[in-house]
Amino acid sequence: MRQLSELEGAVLGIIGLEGPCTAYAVRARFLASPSPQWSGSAGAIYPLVERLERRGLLSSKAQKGTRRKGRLYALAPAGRRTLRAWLAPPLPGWALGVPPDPLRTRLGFFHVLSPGERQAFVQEAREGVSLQIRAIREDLKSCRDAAPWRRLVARGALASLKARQAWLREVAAALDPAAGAGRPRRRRSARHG
Amino acid sequence: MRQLSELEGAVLGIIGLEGPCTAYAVRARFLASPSPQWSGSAGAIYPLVERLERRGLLSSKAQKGTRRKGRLYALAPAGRRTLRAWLAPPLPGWALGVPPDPLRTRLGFFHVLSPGERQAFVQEAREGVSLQIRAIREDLKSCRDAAPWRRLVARGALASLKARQAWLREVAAALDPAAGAGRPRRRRSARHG
DNA sequence: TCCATCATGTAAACAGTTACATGATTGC
DNA sequence: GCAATCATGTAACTGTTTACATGATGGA
Repeated sequence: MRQLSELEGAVLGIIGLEGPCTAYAVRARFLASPSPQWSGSAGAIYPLVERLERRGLLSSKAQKGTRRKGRLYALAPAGRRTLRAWLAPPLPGWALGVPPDPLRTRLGFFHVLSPGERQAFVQEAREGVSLQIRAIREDLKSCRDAAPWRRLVARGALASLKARQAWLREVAAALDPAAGAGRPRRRRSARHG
Repeated sequence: MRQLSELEGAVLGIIGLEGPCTAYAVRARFLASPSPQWSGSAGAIYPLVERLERRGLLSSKAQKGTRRKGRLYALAPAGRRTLRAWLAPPLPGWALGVPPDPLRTRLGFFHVLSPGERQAFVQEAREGVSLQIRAIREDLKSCRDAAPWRRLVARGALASLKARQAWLREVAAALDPAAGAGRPRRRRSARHG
């Protein structure tokens, strides 16, 4: 009984949520997710559900009313047990650790950039994060009456983005103490344009 | 000229920071990092630096004053250029997206847990995150006079953990409106112990 | 009927983990 | 000189991406 990977756990969870569904439907969920963590590539999902079925965690039956060959997968009893074990305490220690952040990673190597490039980096990051925040806010509006956790998940995403935004403001201030306090500025060349 | 992966970029960056150093020294950095993103496994690092050297991004020379066979790697000119291209704007879009969070992922599937398990999950998560926060605070103290970005990197990690903490408080409140407002409680059974 | 796109995969290449192996160095 | 651990890998396995292939379906 090996430990599930994040992707395996998420697939079991989605099938548990959606009821019997095809691998394609699972994929569609990942593709629709705003998180870049989930690529939803076919080469990942199709072999994965087959694996889970061979392990006895999923059961499947043919779709009817269509000539498509894809099958409908559902949680087998062992699958439900495994899913519960995957997400209930005790939590794996690494899940509580510092979440990865490619911007933070890059900041550690700022010494190779020129001051101008550094400013451009932070500028672009702040604008991009603001866009993301707006997208998640839309998402939040759209799930006003969705499942109870759906909303909290979206609020978690929002919270992490806002923390990043505040941190980037701090970085900007450190790069240029005189100017970093406000909203992200347009680039200098555009200031009088 | 393929795009660098996160790990490749980070390795180039570290070698740029440390000056000529062995693969082992690079590994040691990853192993010392508080982020679980960087496993620093030997099987990842050694082949990686060889690959980077074959691509002309690293140069190497033998160590002297020792009989060890590991070599000292340094950034080749092409490596420095590639590193700059990797971290300077334009940033890859996914780097600005919602950072992955295994707790958030799991919350999406809370429907399979009992109310008690949900509370235990959140309780344990809050305690674990608090511990992590304390560890990062220590880290911050220890880099009072380190490189200028080192401190901002640590503050970024701290910011993301604190955002998670606040979000978990919100989740706790949603699970149990009467009790979620304060600091994480001890488990019920221990309240009078 | 034909085209777009939906749905379902597969194969090759690659990266990363785990587990093992082994020589070098240091401390006692 | 011996043990511990530092340093340097390697091999097998597994999972994921990329890129391709192809049949089904629905709309013009």
